[in-house]
Amino acid sequence: MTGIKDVAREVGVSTATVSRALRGLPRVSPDTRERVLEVAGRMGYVASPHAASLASGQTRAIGVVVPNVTRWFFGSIVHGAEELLREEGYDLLLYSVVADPAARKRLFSTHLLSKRVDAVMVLALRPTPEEVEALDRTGSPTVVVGGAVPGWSSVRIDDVETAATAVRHLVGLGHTRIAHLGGVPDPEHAGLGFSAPGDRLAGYRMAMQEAGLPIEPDWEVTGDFTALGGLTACRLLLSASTRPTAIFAGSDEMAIGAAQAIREAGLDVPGDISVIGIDNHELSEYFDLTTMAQPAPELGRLGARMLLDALHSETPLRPVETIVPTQLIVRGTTARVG
Amino acid sequence: MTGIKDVAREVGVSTATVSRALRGLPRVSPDTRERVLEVAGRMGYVASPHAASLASGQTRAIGVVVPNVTRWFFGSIVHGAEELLREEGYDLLLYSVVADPAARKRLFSTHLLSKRVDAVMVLALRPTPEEVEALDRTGSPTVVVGGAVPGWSSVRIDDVETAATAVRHLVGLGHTRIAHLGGVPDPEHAGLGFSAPGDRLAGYRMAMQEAGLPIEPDWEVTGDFTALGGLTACRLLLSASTRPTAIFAGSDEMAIGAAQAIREAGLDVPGDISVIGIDNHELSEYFDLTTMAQPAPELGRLGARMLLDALHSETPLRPVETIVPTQLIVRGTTARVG
DNA sequence: TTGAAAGCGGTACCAT
DNA sequence: ATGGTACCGCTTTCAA
Repeated sequence: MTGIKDVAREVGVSTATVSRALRGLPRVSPDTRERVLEVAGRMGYVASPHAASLASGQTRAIGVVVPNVTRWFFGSIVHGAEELLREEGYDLLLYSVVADPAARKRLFSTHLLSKRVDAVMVLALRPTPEEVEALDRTGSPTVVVGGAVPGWSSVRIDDVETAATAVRHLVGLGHTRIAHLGGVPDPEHAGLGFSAPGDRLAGYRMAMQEAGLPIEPDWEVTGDFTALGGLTACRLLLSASTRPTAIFAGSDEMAIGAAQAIREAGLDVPGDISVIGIDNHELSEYFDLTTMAQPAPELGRLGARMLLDALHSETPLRPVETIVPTQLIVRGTTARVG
Repeated sequence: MTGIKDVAREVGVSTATVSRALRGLPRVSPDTRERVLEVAGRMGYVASPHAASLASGQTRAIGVVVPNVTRWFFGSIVHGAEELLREEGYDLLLYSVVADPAARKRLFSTHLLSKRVDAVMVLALRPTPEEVEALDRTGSPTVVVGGAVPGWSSVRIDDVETAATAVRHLVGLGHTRIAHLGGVPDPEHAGLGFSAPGDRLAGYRMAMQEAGLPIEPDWEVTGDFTALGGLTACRLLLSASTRPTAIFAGSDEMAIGAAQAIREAGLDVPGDISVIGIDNHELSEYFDLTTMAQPAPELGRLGARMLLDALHSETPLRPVETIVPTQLIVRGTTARVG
């Protein structure tokens, strides 16, 4: 494996000069730089990231803590973040966080994360106060994507407002009997601490109140963010004494499940019941689902950008809460109340 | 940040002893080891992975090269691999490979990967001969999951046989007019080099021939592995002069799209046309889709296990091709031909 | 503009 | 069983 010394010897300069030349630092004559670049290229030299990390104190790696990459939302964020980070020459280390408290503690509180990455991106879940403190102590920039932590930067949609907009769309179509199919994370992730489900419920209630509409306890059901969960929950909803004429689901996958339950009951979507979701999931266009679109890959890119900015800044940046706008996409599952 | 010297000083031993004690090496008295462990724990000491890498030559990190984490299959493999690697104390570095040849070359052929990770897991895509050679030269163990490369270890299903089994299921139900909805990767990944689509097509043809059934060129259409692609392709299929009575789709998402196209045309699934897919995608149960299940997370775990075994072995292991069995799951989208 | 040399924080060999 | 110490491969003063 060719090292910096080999290149230095070949060019006839010191390793210091090679290092400077390769990293584009000043104080290298154009002529020298060119020769170094040429030789390094020819020899296929790439600096050892570990040696560089040790010497410089920078790892050029970002840790991404994710509940589950197989979920569309998380996978998309990771994808967006990876794209940007790769461009900027940063590595992405993936950490799946599991419900097991011991493993979780090991991840956050020991230096598992801190000595290995320059900054940390946490997806959706809410770290406990101890975890926040542990990460803060390391001094690494942190950002939450798809959630919020007091004192940390975050990139997310306004869950309350987005939910309210969805409900207002239904209200605008004349609906008065509107149910909420909310999300409770699946058992594997219960207790991980997500904030979106609660916020979306709050937005639902806010918009209902705003419109002077009644909130029936029977009309607040929960799925587990999956189509199957939405299906099951919606069956329950349809067996209630008075049926809603519209359903606001906290995610597209649940909305897809809800639509299925409705059809299964011999009813029409949107003829008998309108359905709206949140996400603009890959499959939503295909299902002709009305939804509140959130740009997941963009959230990932923005989060990564904030971390890089923080890393390149001389002074520590103040936490910034970036709210990314969502967009109502009207498709075929919502209609004026019959 | 507390270092090994701090611990050594506190315990009153040398850094060498601390290092040995912490890593569970022999030649440390039980008493000393206990004291070291106690102090290290109390001080919250964790060795710097970079310093350790530099000194030991091992990074304790695995690079995973993935086309796109947002696809169910890839996300699931990554998830499975991450789980196992984390348990074993290995980090997972995620590399999205894009179609851009320059970026791809940088990834494989420069030492971008090799100096940073101990081993490499490539998902589904087929590296070019130059890329294979470049990785081989580094001496890092490599494994392909969901594909195969001559001379490399791999973990995958038998795509030919799995496709044939799916077709045989249809044949067993009395179908004779069977179409294939094959996969051509979406434009973003065209040219990345996947082998599954071709193998599944071959399996389809093999089983058809075996059953003495005709292969109509019109009945071999391609989607792009998405529901929308399957929908579009299937519409085409239905407009052909003679309609098939069954469709074998190369992925569940395409199968879901196909089913939709069929219903859209006023036909019944499986009454008029049966549909079978491959994957057992998260949504398949929900869609009551008959499918050939492949255990994606398990593939990831197996791949990771092979890499770890190779790393822990004294002598280089011979390449092993692990074929994971698939399973026919009969649900509601296939039926005896009317 | 360039070079010499002292680290960075561990690991591993060789003594003891 | 333990300690001393030369590295690992690069970055970063400081001097020239």
